[in-house]
Amino acid sequence: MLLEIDHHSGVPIYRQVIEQIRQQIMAGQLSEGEQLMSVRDLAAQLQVNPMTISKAYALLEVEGLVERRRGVGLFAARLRKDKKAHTRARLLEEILRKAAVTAVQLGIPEEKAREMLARLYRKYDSKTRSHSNE
Amino acid sequence: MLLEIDHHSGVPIYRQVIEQIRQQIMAGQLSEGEQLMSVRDLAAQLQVNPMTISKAYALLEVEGLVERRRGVGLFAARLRKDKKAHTRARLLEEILRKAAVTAVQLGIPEEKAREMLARLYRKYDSKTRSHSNE
DNA sequence: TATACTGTATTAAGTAGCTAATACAGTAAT
DNA sequence: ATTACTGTATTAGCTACTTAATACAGTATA
Repeated sequence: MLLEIDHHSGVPIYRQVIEQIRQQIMAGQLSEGEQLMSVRDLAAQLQVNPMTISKAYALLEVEGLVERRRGVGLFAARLRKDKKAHTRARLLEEILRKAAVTAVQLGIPEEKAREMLARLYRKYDSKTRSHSNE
Repeated sequence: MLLEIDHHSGVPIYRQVIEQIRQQIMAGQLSEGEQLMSVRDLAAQLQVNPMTISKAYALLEVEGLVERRRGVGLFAARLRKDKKAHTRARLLEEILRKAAVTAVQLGIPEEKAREMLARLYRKYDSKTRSHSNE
């Protein structure tokens, strides 16, 4: 498990941890039931206080993505496939909702909004496939 | 000019002011060149410190939506129509970009993302037209 | 110049959120 | 029981942000 923290991004550390682990789970890079790094080990690797990691783990558990077992460790939750798809859809929907509200408020037609989304999607999709455009 | 502030939303007052005035300008409810309420009058109406309003006005000027003239007042900027369209598009694009990144990261296909956006757009569009669904 | 409006720079106080230090609590194996 | 790991509750400090108080500065008009 590899994580990178940008201390100058303004995004809180615990959120960066959450986002990266969430993505690794949703993308299948972390197998279900697999044990994650301990709070202290990850804290040491990231040069950060253990409580910061603990906080991230706690919120990931609320999301249903991991299970914490005190004294044992932290494990990627065993999600059924449909649950996984559902979670993915929910994450995307949160953001698309904001976009839809904005588009309607600004009077931008649906067709135009869809075209913009399509263009941006292809842009980032190709970046991802070519695999290292930080 | 009618503004409403929700003191319990967690959204800073000056941001609520910015968003509402921006929307009124973009939606054409404020004519170009029209004078807006003075810092002190609006502050009194909203029961808020004048500097809070001044801060909102200052940021709106940075966006190019208004012009401040010390000693005279604040005026809705005279935007060319294409500039207006451009500004609108930029506002929406900021949000759609985040959505596109998320969709790609989660492996959600473009077609599905577009459908979700379309569904949400129609939902809020109809709410807006029917006009009062808080 | 006097007045009565405009907006604003500076400063300080309050608040919320993030991070860290410490001490504590659960589990497993010896 | 001891050891060596797990995670965690509490507390406190720090920082960034928001808001406000005050005093100041520009403009128009009489």
